[in-house]
Amino acid sequence: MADVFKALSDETRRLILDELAAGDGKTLFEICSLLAGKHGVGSTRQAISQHLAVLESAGLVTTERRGRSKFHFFDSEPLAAIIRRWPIAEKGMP
Amino acid sequence: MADVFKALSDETRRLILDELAAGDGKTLFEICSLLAGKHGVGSTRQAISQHLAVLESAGLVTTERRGRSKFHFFDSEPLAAIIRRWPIAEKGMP
DNA sequence: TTGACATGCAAGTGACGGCTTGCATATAGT
DNA sequence: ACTATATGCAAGCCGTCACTTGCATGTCAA
Repeated sequence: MADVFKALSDETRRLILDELAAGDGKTLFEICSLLAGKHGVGSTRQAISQHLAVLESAGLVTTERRGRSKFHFFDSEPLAAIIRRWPIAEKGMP
Repeated sequence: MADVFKALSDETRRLILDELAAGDGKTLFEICSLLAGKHGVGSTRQAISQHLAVLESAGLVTTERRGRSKFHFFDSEPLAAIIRRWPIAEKGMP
């Protein structure tokens, strides 16, 4: 569980999760392009690769190799574990 | 939103949240005792105080002064913001 | 007021994290 | 085989973070 929060404590990694949640099966280069274009992230490809590795070892991202490409998928199960640990108070609706 | 994950990326702070979620309105010394007793946390009082400050500035903990004591309360709203950002997949039940 | 209790502030240290740089590996196409 | 494509590995730099130490502030009771 520690890995999940460590992974999510970085803004770039949260943006990556946003992109994967908006449409799975993206490759490393696609993510680099999306981050640079839509969010102005200027990191290099290696930096993004390391971010993806962190997300994967936290269980937030699963991967699948096809040929020379590696596709990344968002997995929400670790987030479900969070809301299982601490109760979420109901929003009062008057 | 960044502050929330930064705050939760530390194990001691997560344990503090556990204690507050299990029963609100605890004081600094109470939390120190609980962490030392139940979880074997050997940090000093000042360390715990700094942790509480981080949790408070992240919105996960609210405080209320009464006399010379300061009581801490768990607030789950930032966690609700997390599950609003990323969709949680339904558990498959065949 | 004096003393004991509960918390706050600030500087210094050691370690971890994110980023870059450079090279290496593997696959697809011609 | 050769080249371009797509990713992987490793070392190094620099900033941030958690923790400690020491002193200061504020509050209640006698």
